[in-house]
Amino acid sequence: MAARREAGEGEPMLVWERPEPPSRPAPSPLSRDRIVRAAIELADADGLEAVSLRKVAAALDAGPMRLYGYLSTKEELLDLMADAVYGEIPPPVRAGDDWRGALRSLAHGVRAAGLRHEWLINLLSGRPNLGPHALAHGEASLAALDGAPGFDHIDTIMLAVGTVNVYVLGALQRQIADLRAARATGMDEREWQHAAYPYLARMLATGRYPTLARFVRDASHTDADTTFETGLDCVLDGIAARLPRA
Amino acid sequence: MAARREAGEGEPMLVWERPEPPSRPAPSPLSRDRIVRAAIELADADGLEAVSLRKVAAALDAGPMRLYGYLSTKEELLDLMADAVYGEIPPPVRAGDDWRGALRSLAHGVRAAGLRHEWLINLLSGRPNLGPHALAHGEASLAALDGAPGFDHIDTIMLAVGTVNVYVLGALQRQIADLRAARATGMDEREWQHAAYPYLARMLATGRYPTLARFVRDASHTDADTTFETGLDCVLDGIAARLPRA
DNA sequence: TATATACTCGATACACCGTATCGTACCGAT
DNA sequence: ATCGGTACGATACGGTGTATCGAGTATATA
Repeated sequence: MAARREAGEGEPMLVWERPEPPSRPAPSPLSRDRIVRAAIELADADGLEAVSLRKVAAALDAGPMRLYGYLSTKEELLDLMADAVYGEIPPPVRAGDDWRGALRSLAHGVRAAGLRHEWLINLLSGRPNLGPHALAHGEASLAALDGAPGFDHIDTIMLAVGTVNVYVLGALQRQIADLRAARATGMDEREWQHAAYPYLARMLATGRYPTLARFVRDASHTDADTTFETGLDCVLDGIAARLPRA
Repeated sequence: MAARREAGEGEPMLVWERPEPPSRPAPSPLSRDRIVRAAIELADADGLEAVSLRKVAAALDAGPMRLYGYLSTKEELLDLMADAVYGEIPPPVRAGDDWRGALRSLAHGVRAAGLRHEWLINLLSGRPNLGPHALAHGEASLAALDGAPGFDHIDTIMLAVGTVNVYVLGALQRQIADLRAARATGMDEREWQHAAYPYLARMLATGRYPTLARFVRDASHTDADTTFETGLDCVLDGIAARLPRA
């Protein structure tokens, strides 16, 4: 937009016709927060692969290298994005003796965040996140179970929280994979309906996967939410079975 | 290696001193399998981000564009890599009435493959894999539980297999994240020991995470294998609780 | 006030990526 | 022997993350 003259072209640009007093064209505070927010907006809109330092910088009216004053690497930006999402998750709490409710709220909080920002699951496959918000979430998770009836030993709490977290992570991964496939259906119907579905039908029709074919035909395809809930109940039941007799 | 003359430099290369009769310097069969194997070797050695079409092609003594005769896109290569790993997993089987054993073998098979090829978990976050080997594995998984005592309804089997799979996926994701962090410790001690550990200690010392600090201090840090096993038992117990009275 | 110095910033550049394009060199048919 | 089709791969393009370093500002000194 700024009709900036290309440098090094034609006559040597005279000093007083500089396009802008470049002293500080727009102070443009810029901060890690603003950068991370811009990156998250980009990722939410166009996926994680659309997050490039150049695009983020452009969204903030800055040059790419400007960001390196606030970040040392792109990985750091990704870590900050993940931690920012952890900051969105309401801390799980326990009401009275309801440890199941506590673990449920933990699970639902993480799941909701993961569905709100589908790229999160891809970031969690990297190194573990130890940002302040992630730590705070971990703190709240443990605290919510601390002292609950039956959870006398620390290891019991670790097992419960760990297993639920692991289940949520896996469920997110699976649902989002399916979701992306379904999205491809909706937006690019040709690709899925003309490629994947007939492909699957053809594969199943070969007779090499008889059990699979029967299951695809006969299973009651419940929606993702209740599938998640049922699996979560499974895990909670398993945890309950490990508790000392109530 | 072929001391090929740079073209367009110096005198015009005379026709009869062409470096090679380029009719077919080395027939170099090349096949999807060979390409996928090379890519997997690269990924195993240097991580998924080291897999570029250029490097894979170079490993096969070919130019980058050569691969496009066998692949339509890099994503396709990644899909093939994932499916190849599924092909390594021994199909889960059931001995007699031991449905727990069947689910255990399913879990261990997937986990072993995921640990053998740490990049696999990053690929599974994408769209669902429907390659022939993946389908065969799904077939075997369902068949292993089909007709087991208590698993009368198809939905019960789906729940069991689905939940176990989801648990394994999540556990893999977590363990590999930790593993990568630990690896950074070993190979690049400076980075972890001088950065992450003091960082964590500092964070815990702030007093903002009292429960977390206590747990980190007091918990018995069991190794990854038994942690996995314990969580898996949890899940299996939960499944058992959903079965009709034996 | 004039000048020297430190420092910050961002334009430029580099190596690498995935892949579209298309001249060319081959093969088979006429 | 000539021609037509085909397939290959060198070249090129637009993108990426980030190292480098010259220019321009602000500060300290004479």
